[in-house]
Amino acid sequence: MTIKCEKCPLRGLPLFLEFGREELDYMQKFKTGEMQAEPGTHLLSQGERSPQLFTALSGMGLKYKMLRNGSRQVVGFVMPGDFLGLQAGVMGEMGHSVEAVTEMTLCVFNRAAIWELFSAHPERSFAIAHLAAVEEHFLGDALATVGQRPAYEKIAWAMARFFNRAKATGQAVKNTAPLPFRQQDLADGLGLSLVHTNKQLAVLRRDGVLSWQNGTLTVHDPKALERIAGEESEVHRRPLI
Amino acid sequence: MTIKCEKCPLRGLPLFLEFGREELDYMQKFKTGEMQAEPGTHLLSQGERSPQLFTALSGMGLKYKMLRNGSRQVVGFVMPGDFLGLQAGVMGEMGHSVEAVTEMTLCVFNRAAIWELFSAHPERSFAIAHLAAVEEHFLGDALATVGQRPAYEKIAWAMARFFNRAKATGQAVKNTAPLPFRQQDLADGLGLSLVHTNKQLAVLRRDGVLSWQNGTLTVHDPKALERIAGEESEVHRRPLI
DNA sequence: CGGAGAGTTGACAAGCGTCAATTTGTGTGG
DNA sequence: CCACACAAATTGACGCTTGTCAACTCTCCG
Repeated sequence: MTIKCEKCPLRGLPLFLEFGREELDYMQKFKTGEMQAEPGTHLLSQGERSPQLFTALSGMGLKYKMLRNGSRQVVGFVMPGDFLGLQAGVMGEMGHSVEAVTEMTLCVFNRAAIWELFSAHPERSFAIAHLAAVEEHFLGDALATVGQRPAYEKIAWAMARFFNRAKATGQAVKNTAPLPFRQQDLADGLGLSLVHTNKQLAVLRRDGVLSWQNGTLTVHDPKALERIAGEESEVHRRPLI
Repeated sequence: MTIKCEKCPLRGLPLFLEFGREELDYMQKFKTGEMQAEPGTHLLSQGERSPQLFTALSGMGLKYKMLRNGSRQVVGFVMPGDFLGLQAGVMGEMGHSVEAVTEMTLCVFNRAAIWELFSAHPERSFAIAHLAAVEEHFLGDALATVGQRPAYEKIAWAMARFFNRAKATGQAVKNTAPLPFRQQDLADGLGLSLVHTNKQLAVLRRDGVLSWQNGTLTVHDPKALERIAGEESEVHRRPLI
């Protein structure tokens, strides 16, 4: 029961760049299937060559690196529309692992086909480069936040990102959005300890900015959040693979 | 007096992937000129659309982002062979600035030509995606280092990177390599204060691991450096644009 | 000779990490 | 239905890594 790309629920969202009819047909061929992943499923593994690439259709996940000393750096939070496995696709080896946090639905592509895509469809290969650039842009922002800002602002930044992205993918309801991660995941993404993350979240709650309970983020004061986060609410449009 | 790509001094280095005759001819067309930049020259600016893309041929530079609070995050150290402006080329806007630190020689490409490159030469467009993935990989490592490791190891990590890259580009002489940056630049790249960076450098010196004076890095104990940095000395091969 | 930039060092403060105990929620088995 | 185990969130106490402030040195350059 795989969804046809034509009926892809993501395609119409303003977050994503347009998709021509011809490209649509091509992507349909490129797609080899669909996959359902349970929470905790390892989709891609750091240091390994994966035969499969994915696009997240629904659900959320985590990208992370394990360090020699046992600590973990979360390098990204997977949300619908994200393309997974680019590094394996072009470099042959993933720099990080990807794991499902909720149940996920994924488009599956064949790694071998990516080369064919480059030779056959320049517009699509440009889209892949575009996505890589978007990722580089994000990681630069993340590095700047982790490297230069205090914990209170780091958390606000991450929350603003979550909320804006959720709005862009239609997951937000009024001022709330699903956020199924653990505080530990956020802490590992921001270079903070779990305890300190928890305490700063409490401050944001006390300040009436936001609350995050039972997997749901609620933004009580969007203006304040934007100001603390230093983050514009506009999300850059990106291609969908 | 622009150098012909055929005689590019970088092309033969083992760091870079092979370059076919046909590709060589194509790149020669793609290249619109050469540029000499003095120390301090701004090559690309955060938030701006640049009409030109570069490949660094010689010299070194800095990639950085400025934050609202006035602090600066260095997101990369430019060394020979690096391709600059990918974000402007495919996203239309740079996420960071690039500035020359020493005198630099750069290959200059036309931004408009990049689209033509994608349609005309799949192998080269794949190389661009490859470079983007290499950059993503690096930023992931940097984020993990900045987020999870103590200052002593951060500095060792950065120094190991510098030294390995210098060896790969033939800039290293025995156990020394040119390193023309300021301590402030390193500090801004690792999320540390200048003072603390200086003190930890002194510890590395006292421990007999390395010294860094007058723009020259000397590695006295490569084994120890590799162990502290947690960094393999092998550098991934990459395309040259 | 004076000033600016870079590096160095010490004293002190603070943001954040670690340890530990408690609470809450959820699922499992008796 | 309760007892129990387990994961996650929460809170307080304490300490250490790191930041800030400040003074001094050295070099380069006008």
